[in-house]
Amino acid sequence: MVFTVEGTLDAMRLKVLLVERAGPPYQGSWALPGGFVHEHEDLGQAAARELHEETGLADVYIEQVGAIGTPGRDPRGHTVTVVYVALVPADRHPLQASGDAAAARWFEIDRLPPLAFDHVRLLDDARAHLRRRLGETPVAFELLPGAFTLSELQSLCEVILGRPLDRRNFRRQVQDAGFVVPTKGRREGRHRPAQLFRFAPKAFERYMQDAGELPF
Amino acid sequence: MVFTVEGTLDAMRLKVLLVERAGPPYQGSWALPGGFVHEHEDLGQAAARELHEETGLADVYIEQVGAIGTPGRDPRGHTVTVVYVALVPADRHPLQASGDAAAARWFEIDRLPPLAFDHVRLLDDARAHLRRRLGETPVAFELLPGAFTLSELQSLCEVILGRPLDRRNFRRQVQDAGFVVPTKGRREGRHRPAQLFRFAPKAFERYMQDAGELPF
DNA sequence: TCAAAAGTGTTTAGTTTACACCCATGC
DNA sequence: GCATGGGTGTAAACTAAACACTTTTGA
Repeated sequence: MVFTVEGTLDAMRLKVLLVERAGPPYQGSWALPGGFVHEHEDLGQAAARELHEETGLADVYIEQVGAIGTPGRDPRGHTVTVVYVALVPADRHPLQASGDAAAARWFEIDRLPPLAFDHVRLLDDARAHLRRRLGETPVAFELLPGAFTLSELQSLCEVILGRPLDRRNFRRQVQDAGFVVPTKGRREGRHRPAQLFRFAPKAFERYMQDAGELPF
Repeated sequence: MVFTVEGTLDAMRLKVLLVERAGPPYQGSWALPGGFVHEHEDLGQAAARELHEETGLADVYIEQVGAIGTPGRDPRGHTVTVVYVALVPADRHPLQASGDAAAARWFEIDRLPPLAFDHVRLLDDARAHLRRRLGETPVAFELLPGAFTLSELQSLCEVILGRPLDRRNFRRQVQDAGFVVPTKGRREGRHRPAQLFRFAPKAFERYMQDAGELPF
């Protein structure tokens, strides 16, 4: 299951990638991309491969959510699904449907078509996972482009957490934490330009060592 | 993978259940109990069934940790393992080896024999999972008997977290939280008797609603 | 000059931490 | 009466929350 974000600031929306199923079951329905693990293939590799085959996306961050094997969830027989989330940066998500997929499209997470199988449930699980992980791992920076403004980071956190954050407190905490560093660039728009930052993974490790959790 | 605790107070130790493998591969080695999912069986049910078959334990709390499918981890071929942890209360853990297991025994988590397959790694993952979950779900109360003293609860938390907690702060926080309620009983020993408490699941739900996480 | 977002500190309330002594029981 | 763990409160440090105005740019 692939997430990305789009839009800037208060208009930022979390999006999920769906594919239109080319064959039965649920032919023509929208579904989460996925497929079967090959012999002698690691689970994470399989997730990445299926994603690439169905959508053209490569080289993305993936993380396991969990496994589900409730009988009856797939009309083809008893299957076990291992759910992964992949996060792709806001600035590049070219899509190219192929393989089992007739089409691939980003959907806003709050405006979804009916989904095949039990994919609504998987999606709910994944969102909850993402919300928990936001404070424990640098997932936010996997969704942002390499350079981002603090407003963008904040807006992203708000979308994932589903609640507003105080701007001044957020900026202070994030900057004090030291794992975002200012770059030379600025984001221009039809308003005052904003300082661009990048994520510093090494400083992040150090911070997590003794802080334990992220400030948001 | 089944955990329990044994001993009281500062002597409290976390224990894990291992089975001695009755057949190849790794015949005679100690391993985590487990087996294969049956057709039309839910993953959680399968974990509970295997546990019951191999050790006689029934009706325990289980929770999924995750799935692992690295090629080469099982000499019999490419398998995917879905790891579950089960927690059994300190006061009753009768064991009876059978099925694939020649013997079943509790081991202190810091004094383990060599393990079959990649089970050392699975165990590490499960401990980390437990540590994270301690603050999010009432796992602690699945490990304690129905009635417990605050010192026992504290000692358990310390074992899982791997660090000491301040007694007075711990007691205040837990009692203020309101999801442990005193019972009539007292735990007697060769010292001052301690008040027994029980866990109040309903109050726990209410507490989590607006607190978000446990005080420890 | 207006709209839109960027940027900036301080005060207050709440939470977390550190800490030491008396109590009840069994032996 | 002594050893063992049970039980209790307060002050200080820190962290989190609330809050409003000025700045810079493009249109």
